[in-house]
Amino acid sequence: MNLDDLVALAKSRGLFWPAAEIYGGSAGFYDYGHVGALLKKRFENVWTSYFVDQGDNYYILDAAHILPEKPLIASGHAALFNDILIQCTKCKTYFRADVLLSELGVKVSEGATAAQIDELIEKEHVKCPKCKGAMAKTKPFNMMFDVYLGPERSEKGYLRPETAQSVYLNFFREFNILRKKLPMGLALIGKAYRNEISPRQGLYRMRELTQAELQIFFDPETWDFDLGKVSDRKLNVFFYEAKDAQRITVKEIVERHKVPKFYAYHMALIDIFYTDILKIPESKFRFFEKGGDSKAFYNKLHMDIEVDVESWGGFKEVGGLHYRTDYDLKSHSKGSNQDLSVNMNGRKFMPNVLELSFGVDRNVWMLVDLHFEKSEDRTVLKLPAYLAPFSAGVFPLQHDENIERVAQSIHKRLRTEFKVEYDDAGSIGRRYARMDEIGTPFCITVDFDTVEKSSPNHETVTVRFRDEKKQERVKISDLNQFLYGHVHHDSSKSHPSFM
RNA sequence: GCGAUUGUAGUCUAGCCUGGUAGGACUUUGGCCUUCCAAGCCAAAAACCCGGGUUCAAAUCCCGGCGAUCGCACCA
Repeated sequence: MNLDDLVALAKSRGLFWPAAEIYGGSAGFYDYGHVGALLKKRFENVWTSYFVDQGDNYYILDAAHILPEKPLIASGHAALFNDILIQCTKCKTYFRADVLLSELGVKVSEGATAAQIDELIEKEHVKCPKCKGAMAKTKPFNMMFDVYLGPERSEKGYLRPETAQSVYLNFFREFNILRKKLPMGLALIGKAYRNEISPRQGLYRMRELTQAELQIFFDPETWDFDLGKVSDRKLNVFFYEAKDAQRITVKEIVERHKVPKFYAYHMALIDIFYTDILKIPESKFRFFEKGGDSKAFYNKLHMDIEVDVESWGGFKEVGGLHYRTDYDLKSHSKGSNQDLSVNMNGRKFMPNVLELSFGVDRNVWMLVDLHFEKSEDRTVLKLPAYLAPFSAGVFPLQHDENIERVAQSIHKRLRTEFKVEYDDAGSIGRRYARMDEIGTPFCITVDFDTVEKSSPNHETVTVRFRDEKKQERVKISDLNQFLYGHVHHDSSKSHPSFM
């Protein structure tokens, strides 16, 4: 689906639009409407039931959005989210000072301060590479939003730049509460904040975003996997330094590319989530390995999860699988002076972390883009039933006292268990079309047969299927069961641990 | 943040160059009709991103801001 169509659909059908829109909006901030909020919630629920609920010793946490300065100094964010920028006085272009210097062959030490860099700029007579103009003094730019706490606003804090840190900070207490078992999975769905220089492409690059992340803490010496049923599953992987993506089995990823089994297993796990549960076509899903400068320094192995999204112009990152080793717990041990290592199996060691990270907003956008189908006569959002914002529409076929009364009572009964919408405005076709556009999988219509005692179809309704437009007659008393059967999502059916 | 393009009812858009009553389509609302897929008829509601300037007069021209798209830069 193209960008303009997606933006128009999102605005007109209640999905999402710029925050503070009536004041002209603010770049990088979006609000979800009543349909979008439901879709987002559905994604989060399906994600949780698959990645968290199917794991042994895996749980969800929730945590503060504002963190004091110290943990973010320890994690490296205060220094490393901090670019030293330099601006040309003439053409006003910004450059990263360290990059500019190293391109000129000038060595810059890792933790160089702004003052040291200013000195180097002056010493080397650095001019703007674009217009040869003079360079201004450097200034630090930090991606994190700082906040000041207390009545004097004297204590510095930050809005968390990623949810991962919230989990690492709670590792030790949870490890003890959960009776010291590894692996232990701690997941968190929540907001993260980054002062992006240039927010772009709708929900792709935002200044306030929702992440769904699972941090798995494990013993690197004992965490092993029998690849079992996923061993022969083929995945699309674009390896670092490869020329193109290839289709390769999980077994081959382990054997030929020296990827640890636990990592390859989780690649398969994620692949199943996207292809089997979110119903993303195989050809539009791949892993993209990061290496060299594009890989975060703390990651031993880093693959982006990418989906081919037309409105974003190709394959784009919607998540990542990161082997972060013991970097995070080590950093917080040092920063907090608390030993976060564990003592198990007669060994004392720092647990390692495998992080499964997903951008919720990006995934919501991606789902709309990929499941949208526009043909000459209609527009349909072909979301799987368990992801659809509304599960059913309930309509009286026509304005008729008896029909409307029955339809209303059906709606009233279903809404305690399902998200259903009552609609009696306009022709029946128009109401079906409205439901198609927001992906509602079923439309329940009360007609004259329903209320006609002499009809063989008395006390039945028609249920229309969104994709095929076919209809079935269902007894009113069977509706709850019918809907439950179609709309309820059982993630164990897809999960490799049940194969 | 830089550059180019750009901003008109809920949505898509005409009008802007060449200043003078803001037009259409879809949607929405009410009514008529209609026994299942955006039908038809009647009626209604609804807009020039914000601020300033030029002018007798600004949606239109100029300046600033904000937002968006694309490119560059950025994205530990």
